[in-house]
Amino acid sequence: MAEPKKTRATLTIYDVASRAGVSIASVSRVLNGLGSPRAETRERVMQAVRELSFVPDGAARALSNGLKEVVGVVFRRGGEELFEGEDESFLFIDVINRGIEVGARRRGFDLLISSVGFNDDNVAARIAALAGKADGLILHDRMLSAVGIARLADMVPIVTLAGSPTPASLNVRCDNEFGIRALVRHLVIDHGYRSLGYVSGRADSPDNRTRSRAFETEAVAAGAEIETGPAWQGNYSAAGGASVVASLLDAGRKLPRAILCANDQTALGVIHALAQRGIRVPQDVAITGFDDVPVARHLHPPLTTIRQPMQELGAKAFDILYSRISAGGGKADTVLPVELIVRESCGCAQGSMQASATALVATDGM
Amino acid sequence: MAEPKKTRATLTIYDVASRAGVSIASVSRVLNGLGSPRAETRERVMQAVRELSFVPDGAARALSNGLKEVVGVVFRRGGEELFEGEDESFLFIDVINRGIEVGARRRGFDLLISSVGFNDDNVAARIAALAGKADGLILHDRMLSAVGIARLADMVPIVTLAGSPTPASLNVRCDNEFGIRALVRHLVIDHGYRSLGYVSGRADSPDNRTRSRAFETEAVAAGAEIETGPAWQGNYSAAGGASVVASLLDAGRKLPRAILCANDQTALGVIHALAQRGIRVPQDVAITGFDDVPVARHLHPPLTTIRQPMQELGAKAFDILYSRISAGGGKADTVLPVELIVRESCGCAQGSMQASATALVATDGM
DNA sequence: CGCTTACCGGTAAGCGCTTACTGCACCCTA
DNA sequence: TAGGGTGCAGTAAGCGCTTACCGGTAAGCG
Repeated sequence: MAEPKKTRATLTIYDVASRAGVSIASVSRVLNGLGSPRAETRERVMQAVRELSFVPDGAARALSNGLKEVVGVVFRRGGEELFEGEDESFLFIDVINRGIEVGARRRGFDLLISSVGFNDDNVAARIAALAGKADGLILHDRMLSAVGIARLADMVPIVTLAGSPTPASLNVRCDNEFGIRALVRHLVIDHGYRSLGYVSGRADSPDNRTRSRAFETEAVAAGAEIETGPAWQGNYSAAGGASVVASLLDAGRKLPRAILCANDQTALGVIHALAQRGIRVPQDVAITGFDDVPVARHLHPPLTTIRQPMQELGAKAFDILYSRISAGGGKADTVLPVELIVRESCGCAQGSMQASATALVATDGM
Repeated sequence: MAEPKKTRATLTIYDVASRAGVSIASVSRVLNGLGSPRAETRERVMQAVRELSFVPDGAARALSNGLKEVVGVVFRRGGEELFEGEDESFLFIDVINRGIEVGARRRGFDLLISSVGFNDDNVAARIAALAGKADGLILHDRMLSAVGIARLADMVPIVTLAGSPTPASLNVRCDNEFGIRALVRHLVIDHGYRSLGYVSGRADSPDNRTRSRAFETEAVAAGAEIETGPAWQGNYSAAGGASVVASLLDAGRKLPRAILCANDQTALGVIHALAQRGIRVPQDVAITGFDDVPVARHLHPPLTTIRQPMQELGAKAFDILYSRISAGGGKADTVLPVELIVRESCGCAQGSMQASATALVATDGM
């Protein structure tokens, strides 16, 4: 049946049309399920498509109807050498991307990804090129300055993750305030700890700033004493967490009764450093994380942390972007609820306390 | 300077041209660095581009010069619940993709990714749609039947990973034979083990078939006795490895002195199952893996395995695809060298034996 | 000083597809 | 039987870009 004709010049709908004995318009209509072609016409077209194993060209399609059905996703890839367990941070991003993909697939979109190394140059140019190939962009944390975003947003809708909305771009993030509040309250009210510390993340991360601020506000509100200052500056990595503890201890400072960490990676490093000094968790110092990465439950002790709906975050980001692409609207700032996961590093006995709370979404409209 | 003109209708090179007072051809030439525009012309164009923050449309470009500068990548994503540590298999794929990206970036290509769940339907249609949006496709292991590949290859160049070349597609893989041979020789010759077993991977995986066959050949050649049969069928997962051991033991079979596993995941499950029965590794049974995933070195005992150059594999796959796209050539079957990583699960004492070998690439041309 | 040569820049023709518009049959109604 | 619908299919115009081709200007040469 199938011709042995090995087509090498690109196959177009003209080829399909002539083989089926119809016009290109009909081919297009059949392929897109538009209009109401006669059954026979439809059949002839499908037959020809099958015989030629024709696949319509995406670029031509995109050009013609102004929709590429592609979202660009930009994120950071580690490059430096990794602390043990650090690999997890990759996963983290991948889970979000997976969520984006899920959302995208529902609309027939695909993901055009581009990762950026910590010391890549001409990042803005790369992202711009990506923008040209996509209908919209989703930028992971700290990929582009506000100015850079503004410039690009003229051409393409942009959604940022865990950042903050700009006049030109939308943002999706998790409810950091609620997470920190839940953690602080659990430590202060449920456990009665009176002194708290917060090992922060990268100083330039919006997420970190929010968490840091929420920590101070909530701790004070709960009536606890807090330790702060540059000595508490981490960088989201396990190594960073470990070195904060090490330098604090080396400086002879007394640790607070409980330490909140900017993320689970940091907590991992903190617990490690503490163990090396013979300080017990949670008996001497209680520790909490943020993120609930997969290994969190396997640490010793299992880590009390905040679970963020990563995959949902990705999916939501796509949805927002999509609504911006198709309608032009889109909520400027979307906040997703997080959940307190109580394990043992806070001082709770195994399985004793099954606290679990969910934040209300601020305003979750269409 | 910048006009407050909030362009909403798509910006085109016509806009840039009129603002710069030149023709669209000049704009295009400047943007692509072709021809030899006068310095002044170039400057005016660049200025206009900057002021408008213009980004050329990828689809139009692609349509016009027949090159999208996009590679489609299709792979499997786990969906089932995971055994502890199983997450690693994600990483595995991501490392390869990362490699593809590195290669792609060198040529200004981006990655259009699409993951397929184990029970997604209309996979072929999805892949076809992807093909329409890309200049070529890279398919991870077992994504499409040979027929499906043949059909698509009519329209787009295809490179498969860890598969086997078909008349229509190219393939890139690691040197499984060498890896297995190195493992078998190390176990038989260096350690003197006389009986070997091989816990296989998914039956339909070309990689697995190759490894399995190599195992039998090499073991026999080395003069060892081998255990085979359906009882040794695993599926690349830790759970699969564990259940092979469990059923073997439950059936009262005596285990061989050394067991090779189809991959590290499997080895992880095997070691776990052995530990549960109180069988010591490597004193009672030596175990080896394949892949050298990051956790391999952290197992107890650290896993002797074969390291595959994952990232290179990805990069190579892209290069092959690229040469096919641009020139039409491309080596049908590319084999990358692997390396024996000796740790302790084979019976070597910590750091005692620093064996390390590298296979020669069969024929590594341009 | 006039003509050739070189060099830029502009005009216009597509790339493969979608879709508005138009044309043609055929069927229904009066 | 004639007029008006109705419904399908075809023609052609464009989507935003690249580039072959051509024309004009200025420099070089005899």
